[in-house]
Amino acid sequence: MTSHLRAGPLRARRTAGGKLLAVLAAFSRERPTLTLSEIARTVGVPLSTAHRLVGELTRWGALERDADGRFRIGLRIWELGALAPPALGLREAALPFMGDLYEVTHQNVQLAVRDGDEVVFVERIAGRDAVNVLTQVGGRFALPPTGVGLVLLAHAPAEVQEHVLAGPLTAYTQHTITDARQLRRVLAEVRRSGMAVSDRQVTEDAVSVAAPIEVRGAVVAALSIVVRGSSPAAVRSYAPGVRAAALGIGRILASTSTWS
Amino acid sequence: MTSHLRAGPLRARRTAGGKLLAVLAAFSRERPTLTLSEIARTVGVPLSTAHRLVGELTRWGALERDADGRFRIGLRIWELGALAPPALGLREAALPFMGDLYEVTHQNVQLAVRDGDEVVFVERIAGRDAVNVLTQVGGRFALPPTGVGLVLLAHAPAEVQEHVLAGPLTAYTQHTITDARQLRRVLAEVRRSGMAVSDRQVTEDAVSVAAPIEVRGAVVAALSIVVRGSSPAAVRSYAPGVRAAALGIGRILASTSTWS
DNA sequence: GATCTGTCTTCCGTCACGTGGAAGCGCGGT
DNA sequence: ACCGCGCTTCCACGTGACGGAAGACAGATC
Repeated sequence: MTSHLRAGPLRARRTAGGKLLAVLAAFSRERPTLTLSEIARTVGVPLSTAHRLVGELTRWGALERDADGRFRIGLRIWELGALAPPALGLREAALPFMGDLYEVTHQNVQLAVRDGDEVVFVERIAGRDAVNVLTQVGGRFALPPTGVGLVLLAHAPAEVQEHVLAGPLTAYTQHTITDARQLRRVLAEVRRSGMAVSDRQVTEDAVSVAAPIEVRGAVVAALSIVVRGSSPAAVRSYAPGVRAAALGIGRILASTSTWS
Repeated sequence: MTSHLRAGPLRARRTAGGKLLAVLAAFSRERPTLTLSEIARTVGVPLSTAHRLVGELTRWGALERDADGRFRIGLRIWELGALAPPALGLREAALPFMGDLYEVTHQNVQLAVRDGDEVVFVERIAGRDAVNVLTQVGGRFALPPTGVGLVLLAHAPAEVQEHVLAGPLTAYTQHTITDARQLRRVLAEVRRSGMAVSDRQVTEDAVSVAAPIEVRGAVVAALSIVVRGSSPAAVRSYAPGVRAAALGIGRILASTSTWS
């Protein structure tokens, strides 16, 4: 096979050709709606060009225009997204288990996959009140400090692990592990025990337990429970539940459709 | 404003320009993964062209290539989709309420929006067992026979209603309403009562109650409970719960971010 | 009312860049 | 050895994307 088309584990590349894609890339979690001028400025093309590009995308359904004349990502893209690996199978398989976990614990339940050297949050169940701005569905975060990230990193290809361990490890709190040597030990422990605990590494008041979701030996995602303002010991008691759910999800995935 | 760029209520159009988009359009719920040749055939371009297009999309993250060499929609598209109206706000606001509804009823709970003359299912909560193939997240269906569709159609712009009423009304079961005059009466009743009941109109064993989700007077989505193999009367008892949840969701939407 | 500043829209001549034919590679079947 | 199939790379050609320019429109400021 040995293809140039493989999306390498280490993301990002030159903008290449299609300006259509550049227009789509202008939208982000921070700026989910844009005006035509904003798009033109962000992409770096003249207004007339942006106008044509946006027109094409809008006709196709990739973008929508709301009443104020602002553009946003359209339904068509959302529908396509429903065909991507996170949504197709993984989400469907995981939701019931996540629901059960939530019913029992009434804590945040998270489902995430790895993309390059980042976690991407695929699903989250939380109470009506628990407004957790840090992790949003579709959001990204660095791998090392999060519970799911530790699990995903521990089972990532060696080349990814080395890249993360080599790069600077950002400290989000006092407790964030920033020493590569120590992180390496933690990852080994995660592999050994089959679970990870992130103790206030992301924010001062959040502790999480995470377990890998495996299908035929390969870790494809991670599941976690996040508790705010609790002791690591108490949180650790959730571990068996999380692991059981992760196991169940893996079993469903393996039995259903194709999962690389 | 009066723009050509407005995505009209009545979907579909000429394929226009960008072949990149045509490649993305080749993926569907029925065929979520494709080989390069399949893409070339579907789009109707020579293999070399498809190769370049797919390469561009893959580099960007819009497509991914799995171990077998087959292509699928990539994480990047899924992330963008998380910025679309269904996911951004609506989903977040609705999930807790849907979870509550499910906890109480243990029946299928559905969230849907309208796109042109079709329903698009945005979210669904179902038990681990209830495998309902007919409605999948990201899936589409005709408006008239479904509960959510009746609600959305009843509150759609007159031009959409006329278009649907004029077009042929497909009969999915013996009970599907296919008479325009009768459908018109039902829609009026839906508007009056603030809820819709679809009695075995989609399949012989499914009945659903649906309620509109309104924000500042505009119906932006619909919520429903679907019950299999039950009498309409029994199902109707769920109506207050559904309506209360829909009301709650609308309130959240109105209070939070911008909702056209 | 005049002017300015910002937004969006349309038009059209030029030339980069996407296009697709052709050739080559690797594999599995006969 | 031969063929068929799917994939990859290369490159000369000609089309369709690009963006400058001009103008419509709305809101603010004087």
